[in-house]
Amino acid sequence: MLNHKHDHDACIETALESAQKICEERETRFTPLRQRVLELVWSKHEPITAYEVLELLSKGQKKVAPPTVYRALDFLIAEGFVHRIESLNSFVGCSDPAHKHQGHFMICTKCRNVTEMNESSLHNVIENAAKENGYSYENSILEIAGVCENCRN
Amino acid sequence: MLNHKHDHDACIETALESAQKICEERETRFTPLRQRVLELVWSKHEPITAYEVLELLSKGQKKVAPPTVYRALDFLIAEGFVHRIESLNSFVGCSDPAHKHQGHFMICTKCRNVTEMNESSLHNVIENAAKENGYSYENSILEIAGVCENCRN
DNA sequence: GATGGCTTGATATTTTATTTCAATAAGGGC
DNA sequence: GCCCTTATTGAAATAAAATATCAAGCCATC
Ligand SMILES: [Zn+2]
Ligand SMILES: [Zn+2]
Ligand SMILES: [Zn+2]
Ligand SMILES: [Zn+2]
Repeated sequence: MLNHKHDHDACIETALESAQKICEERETRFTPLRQRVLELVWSKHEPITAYEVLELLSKGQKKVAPPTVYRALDFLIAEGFVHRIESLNSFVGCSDPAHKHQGHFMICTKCRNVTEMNESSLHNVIENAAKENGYSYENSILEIAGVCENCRN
Repeated sequence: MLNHKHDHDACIETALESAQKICEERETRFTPLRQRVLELVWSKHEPITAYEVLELLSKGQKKVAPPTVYRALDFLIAEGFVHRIESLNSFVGCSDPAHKHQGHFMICTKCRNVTEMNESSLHNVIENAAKENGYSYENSILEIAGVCENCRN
């Protein structure tokens, strides 16, 4: 469940439009398949698995095979429109695709809803921690499990 | 590759001994199978997959099936002797099994060696971040990718 | 309308993990 | 000791997640 009721169709549309725009700027190809997969990822507001996408994608139209979905997801992740949630083998739309970043998430263990954190603060802490341990920083995943405000009430 | 050359056999032995001791305190059963799996996890100083453990375990002695390995790993993780590295689908021995905690790791993208971070500092920051976002805190995974000191030289 | 690069289709396979039920081993009360 | 209960391991099958490989289609440019 979402923290706030909202017009999720509009939510999806916004995500598709900004992806469209970004691809034009970058001159990468936002093909119908990739659009459709992004739409399906956004269709649930919680993380979705590749095989769930596959099933939705195959509904009605011609069936597709796993590589089709994984390739589309690879593209969307590379462009920063989608993040992968490692601890759930699932995918989720990025709330801020204009700025490339790693996904830092909180995951509700009750409703499975995820919240992407604005990394501003944490990012520096994490990057410093890496350096203090002698590592150069490339990227990071942070997945915090807990119970969201909604589910605690 | 390890950051420091060290007597890794002693390293394994220490891990086994402290696991043994902790199990006695907790009155949990550190069976020969679980001992052997822990030993195998420690046998590489980098993360090892369940199926690599399976293969090593089956070497010489009678063959075992995947659930045997996964169940042993589940136990070792529950007791805090082993952590799972989500981004690698792999497992690694915990450097501080006496104190229960989530694994926070740096992973070298060159040599695959991992370093477990003492969470003291980061843990609080992460827990606070969760609370600021309205989540109660249960646990977290942090996996930082970068290049270790050794590999940069 | 041929060429070359990217994208998708199609098939098969690999890798990772779980379900289910049976057999065995350990611990507790008598 | 023996019976009973529970935890652990064995065994077979299957599920879930991801990738490898090669062929076909699309599209821009020459
Ligand atoms: Zn994002
Ligand atoms: Zn919730
Ligand atoms: Zn640890
Ligand atoms: Zn390294």
